[in-house]
Amino acid sequence: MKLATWNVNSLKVRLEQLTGWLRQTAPDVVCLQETKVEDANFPVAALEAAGYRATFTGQKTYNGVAILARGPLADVGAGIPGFDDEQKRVLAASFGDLRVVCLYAPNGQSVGSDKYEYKLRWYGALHAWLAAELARHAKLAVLGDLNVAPEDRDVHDPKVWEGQVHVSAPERDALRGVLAIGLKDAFRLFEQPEKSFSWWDYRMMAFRRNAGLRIDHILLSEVLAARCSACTIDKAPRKLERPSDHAPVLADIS
DNA sequence: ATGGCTACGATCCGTAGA
Repeated sequence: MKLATWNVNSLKVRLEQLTGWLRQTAPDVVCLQETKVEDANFPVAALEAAGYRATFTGQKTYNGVAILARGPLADVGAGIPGFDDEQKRVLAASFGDLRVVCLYAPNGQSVGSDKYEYKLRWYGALHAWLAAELARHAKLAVLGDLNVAPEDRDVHDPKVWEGQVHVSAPERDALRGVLAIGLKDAFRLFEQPEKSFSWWDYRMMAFRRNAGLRIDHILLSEVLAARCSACTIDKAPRKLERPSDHAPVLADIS
């Protein structure tokens, strides 16, 4: 089984790229972020024609997450229970006995800003909730744009980024805390090329210079990690005309 | 080099992303 996560940066703009990629890659479960589409306008029919059921929670202009699967999705829940938030960033659903959590973590803007404080509060609430989810579901997969580069090797130029948002110590601690409940960074279960990233700025020809960050992640419970045979970043969609600034991340589970 | 793109909803620029 193939799991994937992709921040599409507008599902409306990227719909054809997405359906083409689904045809080529044939993932079983896909988590999408930054759909930027209200639920009433979600492209249910186009995705159904591509062979996918969808559950989604979105809003105009900002945020929005969705889970696609090659079969029915059950026990859908939007948001972090008990964490009041207008921003559509969190969606959970079950695909068979697999529990899937799709996340679009706050950006944080700059260290010390209100948005940074919100990011850390969001991570605190996420941590507590995921611990409960993991207690209920041994087969838990958490996928999404987590907006944190866990280590310096996940940053193209650690000196330039030192202390900045996405790499600051409190953010890395927050992500480590989430992993500490019993989740593995699937990408680091395997030998990987140096300078592997999942996001590149649109500006400054960042993709061509491979000036990126690894901020999109697949986190697997112990049971799933033991059955994970590969985790890769698919850079192909980032090379297309009018791409998302993020590349999809994929994991194979036996 | 502190900007540089891109998407969006609002106008002909501001907000946000990371």
